[in-house]
Amino acid sequence: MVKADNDKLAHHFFSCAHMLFAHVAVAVPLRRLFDYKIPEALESSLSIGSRVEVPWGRQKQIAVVVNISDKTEFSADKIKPLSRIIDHIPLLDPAMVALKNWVAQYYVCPPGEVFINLLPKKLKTGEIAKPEMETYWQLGDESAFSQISKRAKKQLSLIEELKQTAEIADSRLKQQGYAQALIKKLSELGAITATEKIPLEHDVKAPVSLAETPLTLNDEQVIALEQINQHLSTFKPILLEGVTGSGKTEVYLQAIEQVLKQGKQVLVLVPEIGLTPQTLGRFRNRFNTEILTLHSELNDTERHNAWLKAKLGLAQIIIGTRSSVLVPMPSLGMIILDEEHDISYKQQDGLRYNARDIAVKRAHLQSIPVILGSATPSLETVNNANQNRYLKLKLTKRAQKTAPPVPELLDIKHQPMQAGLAYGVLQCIEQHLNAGNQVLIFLNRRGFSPALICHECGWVSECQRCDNHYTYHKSINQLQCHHCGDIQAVPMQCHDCGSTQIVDWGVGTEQLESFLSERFPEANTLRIDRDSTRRKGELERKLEAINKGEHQLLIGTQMLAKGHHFPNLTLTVVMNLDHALYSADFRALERMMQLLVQVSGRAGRGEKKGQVLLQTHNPEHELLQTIIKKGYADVQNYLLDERNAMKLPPFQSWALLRVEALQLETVLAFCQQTSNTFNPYLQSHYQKVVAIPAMPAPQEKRAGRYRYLMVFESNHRGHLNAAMQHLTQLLEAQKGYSTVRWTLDIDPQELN
DNA sequence: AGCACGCCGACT
DNA sequence: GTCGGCGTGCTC
Repeated sequence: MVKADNDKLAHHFFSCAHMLFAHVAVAVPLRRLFDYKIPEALESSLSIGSRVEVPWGRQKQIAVVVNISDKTEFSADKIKPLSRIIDHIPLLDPAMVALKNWVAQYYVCPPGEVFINLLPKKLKTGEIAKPEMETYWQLGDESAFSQISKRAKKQLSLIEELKQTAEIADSRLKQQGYAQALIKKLSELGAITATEKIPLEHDVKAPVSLAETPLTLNDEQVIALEQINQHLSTFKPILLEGVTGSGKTEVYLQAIEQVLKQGKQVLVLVPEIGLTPQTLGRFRNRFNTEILTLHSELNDTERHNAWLKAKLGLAQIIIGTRSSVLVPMPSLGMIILDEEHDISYKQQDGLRYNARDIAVKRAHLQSIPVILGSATPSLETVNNANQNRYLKLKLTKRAQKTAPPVPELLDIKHQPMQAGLAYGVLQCIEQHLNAGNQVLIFLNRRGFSPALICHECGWVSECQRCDNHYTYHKSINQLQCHHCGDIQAVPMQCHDCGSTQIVDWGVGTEQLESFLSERFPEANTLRIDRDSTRRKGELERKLEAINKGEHQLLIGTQMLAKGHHFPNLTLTVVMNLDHALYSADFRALERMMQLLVQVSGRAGRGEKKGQVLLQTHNPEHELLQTIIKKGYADVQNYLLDERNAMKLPPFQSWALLRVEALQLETVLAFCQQTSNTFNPYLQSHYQKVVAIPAMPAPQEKRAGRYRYLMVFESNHRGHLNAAMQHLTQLLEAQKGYSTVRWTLDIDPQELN
C-alpha cells in the first residue's frame, strides 16, 4: 500500500531539469492529449503546431504538437520518445493552435478530431507540407539558339514566345500544342531552362491593384463602409443586414480593398450553394490578386495545394465554404461570412461545429473584424446585435426601382385543388405565363407522392427500418425511404387486406411536374430537386438554361431559394407553408420566414413587377400577418419575444445528446443510467444546468436503430460547457453499452 | 479509430 | 482439436 502511494506520488508530477515533453493530438476518438519525450537532439527543431510521428501501441501515428513543457502527468517508465519531426516549420501558427484548442474545448470533442482529422487528407497521412510545384520554362543560353534548325518551325516559335513573356508554365506549353519531345530537345540543347515554382496567377508581393472601378455607393453603403473601416484593426463582429439587391457584395468588395491595402489577407465564407461562378466572378473581376477557392468539389490534391497556399500566404483572398474557417492564414485581416443565417455553416455529422461561431472566435483571437451578412439574419445574431455585442449596419435601399413584392396569402380552405395547387393559383400561373414571364413554385417534397395508401383499408407502405412512409417515385417506379434511402418495389396488393386498390396520397415535386407540364405544355416545365439534379455542375447548367429563357415554369425545393437571380421571374408560389406552423422544431418558423423573404426577393428582380402567392389554411396566423404587413424586422422581434418567453435559444444555450442502438431497451437503459448518475452531479455542481428528460427523436426508428435525445440547457455557457466535459467523461466510462452510439451536439440546429 | 486478446460455436 | 465470430481493453 505504501509502495503504491509512493509510486503514485512520484508519477503524478514527473518533472526533470533537462527533459522536454511534447503534448500531442492523435487522430483517435479520445478526449485528451498524449505526452512524448522529445529526444534531446530534436529539442531545438521542434515547435508547437508541427506534425510529428509517434509510436502508438505497436504502430505509428501522425500527431500535431499542441504544447511543449517540462512536465508530464504520465508515468515516466511508460512514456516514449517521439519518432521524428515532420514539419520543421510549424503547420499551424500559434493563433491557429489556440483556435483549434478552443474548438476542441467548446465542442467537447477529441483534440485529434480538430487537429488531425480536419486537415487535408495528404497532410493527415504525413505528406510533406509543400504545394505541388509546376515546371516553368525560360530562355536558356543564346549560343544554343543557332543549333536549332531553320526548318524547325515549332521549336523556333517556342523560343519566340519565350522572348515575349520571359517564362511559360510547362502545362501551358503542352496546351498550346508543343510536344513533350520538342520541349525536351530544346532543353537538352540548353536553349531553354526549367525552374520549379508554385503556380500563381498573380504576384503576391505586388501592391493591390483594381481590375475595375468600384461602383458608386449609396448613402447607406457609405455609412456601412465607414463604420467597417473604423474597426479594421480591432475585434468587432459586424452584422450587415441588407435586403436582397441592396448591394452587400459591393460593401464587402470595398472593405476587402482596404484590408488588402494593409497587406493583409481576407477570408470570405459562403454557404455550400453560394460558391457559384457568378459570385467568384465578382471577386476576380475586381482585384488583380491571387484568389483561392476551397469547396467540396476539390479533389485531394487540389485541396492540399489550396490549403498550403493559404497557409503560406500565397493568396490574398480565400473564398470557401464551412471548413475553410479552420484554414491557416498568416496575415488574416478580416473575415466575411455571407448569408450568415444559412444552416450549411453548421456541420451536421462528425464534429458538429458551426463555422459562424468559429469565425467570430477566430476574429476575436486575432483582433480583426468579422462581417456577418444577411437579408434575414439568424435570431442568434440579431440577439447579439440587440445586446450590443455586435455592431448592426443596415442596408434598406434596393438598387432596382421596383419594390420587392408583398407576399399575398391565399386561403385554400375548402378550395378545389389540383396536384396541391388551388384553382386561383393555377389561373394566376396562366396569366403570368401568357405575359411571357417565368413562374417558380416551391414544394419541399421530392418524389411523386409522399405515401401509397390502400383505398380499401387505409394501409400505408412503411419502411421497416425507419417507421416512416415510403415516398413513391413514379419515374423509376419504386418506393424510396427518404430517411435511410432504402428502395422497394411498388406493392401490387395491400399488405393487410389484399386489395389491389393502392392509390397515391399527397403531392411531391415529381407529380407536380407531371401535372403542370400537361396543364401548361408550352411552358417547358423544369424541376430542380435532389433527384433531378444529382450530378456536379448540373444545377449551374439548369440555372443557365432558365436565364436563357428555355423554361417558363420552374418547380423547386429549397435548392432553388438561395441567391439565384432570374430577371424574367414574376410569380413565385409557396405551396405547403403550413408545415412550418405545426412543426415540432422550434426553428421551423424562423426558417420559413427566412425562406419567404428570400423568395420574395427572387420575384421581380428585373424590370418587371413581381408577385408572391402563399397557399395556406391559416391566413389569419399572427406571424403570417406580421411578415406581409410589417416585414422581417417585426418577425424577428415577434420570434425573439417568443423564444425569450419559452426559454429557448438564443436565450438559453443547448447541448444535445443523441443516443442510438439496435434495441430500444438498450437505448432506454443507457439514458436511464446516464440520468441516474449525471443528474445528481448537476444538482450538486451546476444548478444552472437543467437536464430535460430523455425523449424519443422525432424519427424514433431510423435505418434500423432506435434514437433518443437528451437536452441539457443553461443560461450560463461556461457552466453548460463544464457540465458537458464531465458528461462525456462519464459516458466514456459507462461500461456494458458497447452497442450504444452516442454523440454530443453543442448548439444543435435540429432536434432529430 | 485500430488492433490484440480472449472466450465460445461449427467445421476440415 | 482449430478457425473465426465480435465483446472488451489499450494506446503516452
